[in-house]
Amino acid sequence: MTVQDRTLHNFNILGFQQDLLSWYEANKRDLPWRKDQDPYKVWVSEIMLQQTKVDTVIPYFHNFLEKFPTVYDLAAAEEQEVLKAWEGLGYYSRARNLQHAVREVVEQYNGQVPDNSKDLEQLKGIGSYTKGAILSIAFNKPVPAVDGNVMRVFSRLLNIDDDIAQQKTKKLFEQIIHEVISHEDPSSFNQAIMDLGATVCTPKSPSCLFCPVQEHCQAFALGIEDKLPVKAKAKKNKTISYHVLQIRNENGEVAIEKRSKDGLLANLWQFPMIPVKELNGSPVEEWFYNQYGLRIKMGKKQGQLKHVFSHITWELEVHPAQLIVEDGTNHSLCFVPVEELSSYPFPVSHQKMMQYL
DNA sequence: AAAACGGGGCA
DNA sequence: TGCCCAGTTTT
Repeated sequence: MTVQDRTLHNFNILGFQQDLLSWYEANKRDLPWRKDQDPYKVWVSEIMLQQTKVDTVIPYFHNFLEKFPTVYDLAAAEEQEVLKAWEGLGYYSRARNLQHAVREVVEQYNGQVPDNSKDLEQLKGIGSYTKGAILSIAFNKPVPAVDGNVMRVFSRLLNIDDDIAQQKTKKLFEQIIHEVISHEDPSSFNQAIMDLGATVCTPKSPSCLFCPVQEHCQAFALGIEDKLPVKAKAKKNKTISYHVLQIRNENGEVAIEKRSKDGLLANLWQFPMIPVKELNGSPVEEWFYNQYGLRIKMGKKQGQLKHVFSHITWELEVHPAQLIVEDGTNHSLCFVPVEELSSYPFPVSHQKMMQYL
């Protein structure tokens, strides 16, 4: 007995496709990346839409395509330019991986986005979902594009209570979509599921009474749409405290530094941050001298803010500081005029601190 | 299999 | 607060 037999034995595939696609044709959302089927635009939009709402993405998409209209423009750009265009969108490795992959497309595929699974999935930042989205939406191939929307919609349609946080559950849904996807119009099919999940089959209070595929839905028939999908609770995040220094030199310029090329907020810029835990009660000035080789005088706290990431929370205390003496040692700080800060990509938390300058 | 990786919006 | 969002990479 296969997985499909367990879940699809009474599912009217052709009827479902017809109800879904006719609803989509009449109700599809007018989105900027749906103007044409340019694989580059589809690609950019799909990367931006990872873990990010449509309304948030739209202005970024317009700006990004204006700055980098083709793969060649993006391939030729400075990474800092790309990060600046991504500033505030989060998950910055998406931007760096996208540019890395686009450069590969220019160099190895003559600037043409691959139209096959094998080449697409080896590009940085393209996983199972994005591969399927590009192949189906841009190239009209019947390939599953399974995301949270799809798992929610089909967990309800077929009354599947497997934990959608598990990786193997995603594979189950990919097998299911492989069976039910329209071969006449796979592009519309995948986009229709996305629209349905975003506007009707929502996480909370789904609009089942207006659902075009209500008659195909086991969860609605059983009145358990609120119980699905099943998802394991995420573990809660930890808090880390920092003192953040806005250091001025004798010219009134402010000290910033580039973050590590790896890990959290990679390659973005920030005001120097001192982990309170590393201080062990010693003065900030001393810790700072040991770390940077520069003498500073720290001022009174100007403000504090909390910034919540998906896995950690920053508690930030903002202090002004004055550079006492430049001793010639190498350090990682750049002193820049306040007016020039806007040309560097900053995390949102540090953008918020600029009000204290 | 689990953790790392942003930020905003909503009940 | 906790959960969700058109996920992928690293450990």
